Amino acid sequence: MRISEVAAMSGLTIDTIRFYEKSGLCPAIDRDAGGKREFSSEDADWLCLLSSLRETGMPTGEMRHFAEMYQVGDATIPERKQLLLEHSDRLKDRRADLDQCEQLLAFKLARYDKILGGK
Amino acid sequence: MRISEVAAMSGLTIDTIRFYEKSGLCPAIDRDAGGKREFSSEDADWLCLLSSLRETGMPTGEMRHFAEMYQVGDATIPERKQLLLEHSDRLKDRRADLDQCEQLLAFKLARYDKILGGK
DNA sequence: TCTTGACATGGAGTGACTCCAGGTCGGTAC
DNA sequence: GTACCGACCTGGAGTCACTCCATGTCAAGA
Repeated sequence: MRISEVAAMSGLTIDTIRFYEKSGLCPAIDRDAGGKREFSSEDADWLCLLSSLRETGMPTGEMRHFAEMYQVGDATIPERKQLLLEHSDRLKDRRADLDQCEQLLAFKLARYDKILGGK
Repeated sequence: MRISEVAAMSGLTIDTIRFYEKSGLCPAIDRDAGGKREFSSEDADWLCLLSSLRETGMPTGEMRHFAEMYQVGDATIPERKQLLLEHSDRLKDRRADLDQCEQLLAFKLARYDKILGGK
């Protein structure tokens, strides 16, 4: 796969994908004879996962750590599992933030409607 | 209220509060005789709202716009309402991102458990 | 009076992109 | 065969939203 295809399916921009490779957040991507990146479907899956993780607030340091453990092999699975479980907790926190913001917005909007309705 | 109290109740850091004031994301804060910021409860509420909005992904440009409209007065309420409604949509998107990530994590974790259990 | 702690300022540094200038390569159009 | 095009490449500068730091002020307690 070409970089533009992976960008389309992962939701990352082409620049972000190159940035992720350069900073070791994903395994190095193979190149074709002309020097262009040639993504395996495994690479593409990896970038989709990264996209989802960053969208939900995982710092890049953690993503890099995850990529490094992946390179090492199955021996790191317990550690990788731990990292994903911790991210799971982060999702809970984010959900709570969303809930709180939603309440606040509902309150504000109700006040606005009251002011507007009273006109 | 002092800046440290507002930081504690809003969840923003002291630095972030100063940064928000400097960049016009909140109305200018009154100072006491010694030049220290003296926050009204209205200021504190405002910063709590900002904290919640930024936590859920509102860009600072939008927050600034919101603050400017607030300064103008009640005439801007329809526009402010619109802005909050748009942020509400953003919350929906974020929730969808969380759901998707949760599914992905569940899938990954199940695979890890399978590998670990099969040992 | 001396020290401590909370505050102030301006400016440099950081994380995570994002954009740009300038260059290569493979394919179609003339 | 060469002119052009679009998609790719690289290195490096720019941006956004903080975050940290050096330095300084000031009120209050020992």
